[in-house]
Amino acid sequence: MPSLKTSAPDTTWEDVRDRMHKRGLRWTPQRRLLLSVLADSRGHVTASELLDRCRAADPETTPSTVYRTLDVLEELGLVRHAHAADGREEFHILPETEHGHLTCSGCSRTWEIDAAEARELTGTLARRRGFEVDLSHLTVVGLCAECQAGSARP
Amino acid sequence: MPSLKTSAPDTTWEDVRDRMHKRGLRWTPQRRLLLSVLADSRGHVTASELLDRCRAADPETTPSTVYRTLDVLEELGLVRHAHAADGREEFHILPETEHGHLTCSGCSRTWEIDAAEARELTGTLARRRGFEVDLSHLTVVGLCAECQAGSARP
DNA sequence: TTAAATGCAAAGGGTTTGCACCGGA
DNA sequence: TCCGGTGCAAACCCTTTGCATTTAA
Repeated sequence: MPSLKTSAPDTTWEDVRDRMHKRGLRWTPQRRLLLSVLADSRGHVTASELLDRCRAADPETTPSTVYRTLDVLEELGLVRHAHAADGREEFHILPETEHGHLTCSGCSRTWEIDAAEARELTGTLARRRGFEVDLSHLTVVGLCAECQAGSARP
Repeated sequence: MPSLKTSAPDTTWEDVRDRMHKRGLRWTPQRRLLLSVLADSRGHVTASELLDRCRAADPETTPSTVYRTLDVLEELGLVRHAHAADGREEFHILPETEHGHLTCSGCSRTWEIDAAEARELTGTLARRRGFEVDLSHLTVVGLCAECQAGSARP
């Protein structure tokens, strides 16, 4: 039986259902479907990708339900959103190690920036400005080593 | 007579017009208008803000012309775009010191990250990954010192 | 029973496109 | 003259909203 993530702060479907119940929210087939799609989506996905995947599983899926459910899940702290290099909304599935993204504007590949690496980046901002960076919302754009070398294009 | 920026790599309207001519592009009233709007817009503005400002000056202004002209100007290297914290396109007017942005998700205020400050951020990625960060495209989201202290809200 | 959630359909916003016409060079 | 640019209108994509209906609890 799938869990949102098998790691540490272990969150199963039942946990989610219970959390919802505690808040007076309801456990519906549509929400169960979205959750299972999320469980199969490691990393980050855009809202419309999630919509597509839900439709693949159940063609009856409607956009409003997906978007509204994503809002609910974000309030519950089960997902977080950021903005990809092209500005579109992108969801991170939690619990997941918080990380940022690196996107190459040449080849469009992306890499993750983990907390350790990010500390070096964001430490400055923390020290100098007392600014606490939301790593999971961070997308850094630029040119990767390969694209600098060759003259690769998208 | 306004210039795009009064500083070092001095770019005047005439320069722009000549650059366009050299590329077989044309100097039109609409382009002149957008350029003058840009000249009055220090820092960064979204495309639709620019459209609004053009309309304020000339109600006849059409979206397609503005968007197409922005593309042209970006190709010419006169503006660059990034994505703001909400994911919308945001243009930087050049020549301008390259900088990134810091946005507080609590109070929505923004600050600039200049090249010097950014060096510590981007140096790490350069050294470890050979990744060349596009600073002008960088938006960092998080909580400012004040919002961490109080519990300020948007 | 009853408030929450859904589905639909429509609106919304920002941006892009196709095409006939206009007008710089 | 001629090709680039414009304006218009419509299309687009993703997302949000209002409202009547369904449904989990």
